[in-house]
Amino acid sequence: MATPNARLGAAVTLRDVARVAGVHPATVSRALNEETRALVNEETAKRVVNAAAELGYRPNPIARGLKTNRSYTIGVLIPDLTNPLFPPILRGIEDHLETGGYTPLTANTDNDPERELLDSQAMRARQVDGIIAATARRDHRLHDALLEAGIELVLVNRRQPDLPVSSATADDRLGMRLSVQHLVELGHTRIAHIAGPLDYSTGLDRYVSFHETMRAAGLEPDPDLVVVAEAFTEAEGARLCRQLVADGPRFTAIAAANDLLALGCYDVFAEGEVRCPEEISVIGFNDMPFAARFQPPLTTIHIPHYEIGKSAAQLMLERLQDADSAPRQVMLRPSLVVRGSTAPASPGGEASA
Amino acid sequence: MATPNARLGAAVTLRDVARVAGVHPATVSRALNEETRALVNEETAKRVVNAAAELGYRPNPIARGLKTNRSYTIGVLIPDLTNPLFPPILRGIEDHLETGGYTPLTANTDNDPERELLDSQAMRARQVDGIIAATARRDHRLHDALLEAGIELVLVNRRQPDLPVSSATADDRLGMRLSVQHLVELGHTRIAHIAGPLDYSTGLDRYVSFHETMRAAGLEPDPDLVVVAEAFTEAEGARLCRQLVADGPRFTAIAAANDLLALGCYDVFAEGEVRCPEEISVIGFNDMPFAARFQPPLTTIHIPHYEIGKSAAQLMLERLQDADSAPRQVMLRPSLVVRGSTAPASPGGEASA
DNA sequence: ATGAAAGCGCTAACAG
DNA sequence: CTGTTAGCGCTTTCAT
Repeated sequence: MATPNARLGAAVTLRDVARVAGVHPATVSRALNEETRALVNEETAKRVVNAAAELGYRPNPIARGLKTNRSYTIGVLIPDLTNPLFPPILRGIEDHLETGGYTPLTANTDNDPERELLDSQAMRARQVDGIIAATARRDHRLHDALLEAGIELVLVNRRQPDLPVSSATADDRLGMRLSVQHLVELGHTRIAHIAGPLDYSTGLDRYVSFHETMRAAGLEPDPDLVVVAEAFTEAEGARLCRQLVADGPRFTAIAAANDLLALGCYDVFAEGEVRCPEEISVIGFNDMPFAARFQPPLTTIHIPHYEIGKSAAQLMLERLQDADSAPRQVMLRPSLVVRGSTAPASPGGEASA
Repeated sequence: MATPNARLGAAVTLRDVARVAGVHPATVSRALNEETRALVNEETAKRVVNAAAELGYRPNPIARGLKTNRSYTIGVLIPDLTNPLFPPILRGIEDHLETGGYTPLTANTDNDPERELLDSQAMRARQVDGIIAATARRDHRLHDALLEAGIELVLVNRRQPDLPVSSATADDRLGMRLSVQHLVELGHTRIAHIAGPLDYSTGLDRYVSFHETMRAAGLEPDPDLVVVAEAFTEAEGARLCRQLVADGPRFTAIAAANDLLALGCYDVFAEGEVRCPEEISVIGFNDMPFAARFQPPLTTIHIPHYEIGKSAAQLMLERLQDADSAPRQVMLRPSLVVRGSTAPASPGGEASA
């Protein structure tokens, strides 16, 4: 009854600690805060720390945030958690953010730019100190809005070379180079490309690199063999592969801009009784979980997603510590993983109309 | 310069809206808040709403939380985002929480009880109104700690029948019944079970149901054919399957407690050149993404994970609206999905030592 | 080195 | 129905 603070329910506040330590609340604040500890007598500080420990005081970040406009929270905008691409990125972000005392606050935008803006505003209202976005199309609205609000932005898995913003991605051009070179080494010359949406840096970079690499190998890309998906989905992969097989000229291999697109091809092969890789080779991109379990096991480009997430968090931490630091664009190395969906080109085994 | 509110940087506050609408801030608060809207003149309310829209006002949940002691944030504790089980659950939680104006704050615990407690404390410091946990082993510590702090707890994908706590799970017993019955209908009589860890309700319920269903079918489970995994992983599945194949008596089918365990079996079959499903049938549990793409396509029990997440969020919302509401244990219906990893028992095709 | 006072943006009595 | 006042828990001038 006389105890200064009931242990049940009501949280211990700064004032409770002050009362017990016999000092003013402001002093407690100073004593408990790393950066202001120096301002207070060592003796007093010790007394305060003890009192705090004794009472089990936990600072209320909400109240602190209201005052300081910092929340030690980083918003993370991703299109869809359910896309196997993102969980490892997210874990990389979370694990590394933690080392800096930050907590991620995640939202799924389903790639809807409106929702992206809305979510970023909600995050802004929650006083996030920065936003890591995996969603940015080549669209500057988010960047502009955040810049205006003074919120740090780091891109993950997307680049925006025309903007002064940090990003952590794979080296997508190198990745597609690896992909095409693998096919070329297998003897393929008529190679199709199912590109991702070109308003994503991933889609565009891989598309550009496909063309560059083909030409470098002395192979002129056939425009009829290059099709562009509207989304990185199995359905789009199937739609475009069907089109390729139906009305396209002959080809013996497909370089898909990601694994889901490649999986869509599998469906079309099953329908048309095309044997993969005997008749048509397919290579994906990303090395999604369980890609080795597919039928056939998917040859693809491995991307270090966890490390990409980690790098993004690191870039964010850098910016937060020094807002004047120049934005950096980190690119991680992809690698080729050969499995069962690619094979040497067999002269006879081509798909036709 | 003379504009009431600079468009740059500084967020729009209640006061700004009040100024534009020509009313008192408190009136704005009332007009904008669902529950108090009735207290204000319809005309005025409309004016306020317009002003708010015009200025792009977004309430600051931090400030509100400080006043109301509610953060409109729900902590979500999961073992590992990277396990394909959890993303759909999380999306279900997030999507439904949103309808109530709540935001999830997620942390991965890697199934470490220490970390689970730590994370829950950090969440408590952030004033979460409740915690949805997918991690609870049959361990009461988390529950007790939260109870003491007055934080609501809802379990997802785990039950704790001995505790008065709400939970959203699949009906695991029914699921395993479906699994075993499928095998029995296919003519299998020597059926092995790779159980999950028995200190998880999912592991235990499926284990119990395996035995019940076998007996109900007039088949006495052979103890040598029932093995218990230490984790729901491919590696454990492989380890136990190897053991089963090596030293066990003959059997023609395996009911695995989840898909990852079943996938581990695939590896052993590949090593030993056992044909699946011709020689041994395998059935999984969960219907993880892309299960249909595996080689062979995995017969399994479909679990509505998204809906489970949604239900968990709903239960949380219920508790938050009425703390006296009795805890409920929601169970969602699983269903059998027959694909290519199960086939009729062929008398000759048994595995042996 | 510490106390006093103000205020972050919002909501909840209490008046009127 | 609406304005006034106070205060959530904390940090941060400004005095002393």
